[in-house]
Amino acid sequence: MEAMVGIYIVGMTYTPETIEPKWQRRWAERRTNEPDLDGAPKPFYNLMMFPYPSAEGLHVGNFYAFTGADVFGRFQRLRGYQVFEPMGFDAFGIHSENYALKVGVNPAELIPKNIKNFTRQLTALGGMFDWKHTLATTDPAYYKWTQWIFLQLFKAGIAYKKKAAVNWCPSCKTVLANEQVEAGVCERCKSPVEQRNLEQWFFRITGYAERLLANLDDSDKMDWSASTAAAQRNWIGRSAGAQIDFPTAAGSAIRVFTTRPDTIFGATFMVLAPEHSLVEAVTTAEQGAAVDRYRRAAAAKDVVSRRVGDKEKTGVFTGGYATNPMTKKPVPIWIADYVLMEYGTGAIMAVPGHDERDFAFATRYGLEIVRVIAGAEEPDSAPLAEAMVEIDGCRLVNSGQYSGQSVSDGSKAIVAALEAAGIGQGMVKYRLYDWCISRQRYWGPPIPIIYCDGCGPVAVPERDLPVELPLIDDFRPDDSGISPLARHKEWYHVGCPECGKPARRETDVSDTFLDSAWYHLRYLSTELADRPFDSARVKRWLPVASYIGGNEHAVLHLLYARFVTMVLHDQGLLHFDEPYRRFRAHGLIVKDGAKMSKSRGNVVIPDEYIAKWGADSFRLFLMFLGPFEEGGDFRDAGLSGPRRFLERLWDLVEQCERRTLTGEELHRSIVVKWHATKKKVTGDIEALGYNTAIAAMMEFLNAMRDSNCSERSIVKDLVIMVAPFAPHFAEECWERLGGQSSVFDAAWPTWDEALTIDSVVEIAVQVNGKTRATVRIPRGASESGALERALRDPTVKRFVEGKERKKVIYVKDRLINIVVAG
RNA sequence: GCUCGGGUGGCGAAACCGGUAGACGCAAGGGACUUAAAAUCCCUUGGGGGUAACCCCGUGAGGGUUCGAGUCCCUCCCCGAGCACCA
Repeated sequence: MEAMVGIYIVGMTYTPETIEPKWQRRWAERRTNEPDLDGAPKPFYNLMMFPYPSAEGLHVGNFYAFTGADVFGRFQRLRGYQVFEPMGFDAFGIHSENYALKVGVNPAELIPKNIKNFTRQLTALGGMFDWKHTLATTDPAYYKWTQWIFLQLFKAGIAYKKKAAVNWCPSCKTVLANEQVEAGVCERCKSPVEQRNLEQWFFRITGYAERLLANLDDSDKMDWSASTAAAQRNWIGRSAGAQIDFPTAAGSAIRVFTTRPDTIFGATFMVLAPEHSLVEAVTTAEQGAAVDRYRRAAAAKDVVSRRVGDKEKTGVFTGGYATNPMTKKPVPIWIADYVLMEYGTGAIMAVPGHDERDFAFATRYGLEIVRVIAGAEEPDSAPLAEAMVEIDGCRLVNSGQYSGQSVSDGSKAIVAALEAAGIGQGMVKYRLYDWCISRQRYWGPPIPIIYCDGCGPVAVPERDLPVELPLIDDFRPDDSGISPLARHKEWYHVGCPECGKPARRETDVSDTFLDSAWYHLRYLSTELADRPFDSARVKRWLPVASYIGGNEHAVLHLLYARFVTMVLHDQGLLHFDEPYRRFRAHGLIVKDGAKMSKSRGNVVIPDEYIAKWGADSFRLFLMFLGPFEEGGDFRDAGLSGPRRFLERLWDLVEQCERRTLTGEELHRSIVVKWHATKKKVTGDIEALGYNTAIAAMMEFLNAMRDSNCSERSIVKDLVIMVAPFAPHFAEECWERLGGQSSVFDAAWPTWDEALTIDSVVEIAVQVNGKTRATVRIPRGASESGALERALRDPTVKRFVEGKERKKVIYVKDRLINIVVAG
């Protein structure tokens, strides 16, 4: 018999380099991954964040995210769902444009090449993608409908135009995105960046703030990673307070927003944002020059450094005074750039005693600081060495009739008094800004608006969509400060759709986040040219059942997609108002503890790993690295483990193919372990606990080998369970085991709950809480039985003998703890 | 500063509701096979002590609750991510 061992059968080795292309070909030929969008009885929409097709190709971080999402999709498919798993390309935007500028080639020429390369990589990965329904946001057939969506918002009054500050590089003569500004200078030419006020298009997302917030708590609509939901709550930034008018000698009152109306008696001065419209009215002749100088300096700063929080506070006295409506005292009016025009009313009542920023400002300029809040044991006029911001257990002091009240009572009473006097009211404000969608750039969908001197801004009629982005040679921004599209005269000049007179096109293009705010709708209907999305398909497939993506998009993309969905819902176009039923944020793959980036030179390209180990081993390896929702450090050292696992499973398939096992005794231990493994793997995958699911399968495979078992039905089910992780491998094994169609048409294994637990358990025996031994007893044994068995153990005996037994704690099937004296 | 994660062997990590800490994998060491190596297979592997049976210590630090704490409570330190003058 010994001669049998070590026989090597030619052609039976696991060779991913031949198996993987074979199955990728078959999947395409058999249309394995193209569900019937119009008739699927159990549809499951499995979405992942589409990539921006860079020239470098996909890196390991992308592969990690896609694999994790794909595993879940394949799992759902095996559980009997028809899974729609589309993939597309987010190809517009500043990254493409900057790269194109650098190499001097129009992005329209570069993008198709990049997409081709991405498609090759994604195919090699073995994703369950429905390539029949792919899309690229740069395709006119796609952005036609992006423009259509803009028009829906325009018609609903949600899109509007206003002046807003942008970063302007005077040397490059172009608008910069915030991330292109580094420490106040242009990242390309290093010249100081300034602000410019341009007319831009906005979406009134602030009108949806309350709803965007409320839905986050509605578990019927949203089952999201807590971290993502928290980021959104943060970003929306609801704060409750009051709006209060402070009369001025100049006539018009200054309206402020505060979250602490209870501290109004401590408001000893006021601060306006430098851009505030009342600055001129309140400024006196003597202060005029200083105020002007300060306002000009503030305007010269770039948008980013204006907002940096830790810099020293500066400001200028306007010479004017307002009256504190509670103390009736005059309070000086200052301007300072720590007050932002964009938030609240652009003006504050400064309470230096109880606000850190106001305290710093007052200290620097010698302004009065009054205590109006004191702690329980604190005297009313204890000096303030710093701003005192505590609220709990504090009371109002030096606040007239309100002194002595708690912060919350005082707050309510003061707001009521202000409301009664008609000079204030309780109010809620949000940190959330309206979404600026204008980009003074080339590489984006043109905003479909035409300006007519007679009719004003007119929507491009739907029949004229798309407004195609012209292919122009010089897409470089120039001195004019407006989009390069304005130079393309035959495109720029157009007849007014309403009156026919000469008119001009909007030259701004829209933000890429608008492209990605609705792509999940388009995937379903990519072959339909006459509508953005087919409503019957929308009804069948949406909202998205599972969306997996990175938390770097926690606020922008995910919030904008929710907002656009709400608007379309309100227009009666969608039957739901939240697009993603379940969202899970995956972790980040880093390299040597740092984010992968080209500048660091630590980007890992997956192609070589797939070539060396095979996509299946690589997928398994990535998923085994650690918890999927936490990410991890990429280290290629561990790749051999998953590969070995596949080879051993391959051998097991091989064994049950060759041997006809009749009457092989299935040990009870294997049966129990098998049922427990099926249960664990199922539960773990459901919760995205991929690493532990894989560990459980490895452990079970080890058990099979140890007990020399290769029971065919078990091996078949094990192959099904590794299929989500190693799809090509599983297909090949399935075929060898006699499977006729795809392994993904098989059914996910089920288990017998009663067989997941053994009839004999090993319990810990503790003496005074320290484990001294373990004993095997029947499951569900009584305390007396367990104790009797435990006391027979020699080690336990030594620790309890001659001592008074005070107490016995028995946790059934777990442990028994004997507490003794001394 | 705020919010959310996290800190467990040489490394990646596991541990249900408070109940045998370190599953699974990597690396390392030893052995088998081989002329040899690779591959494969078997064994060992948290630290310390002991000839051994065994014993002590151990989950970032310090306290606490408990028969029992990686897990709960308090105080603090460190790392990562995001937001950041939001009135």
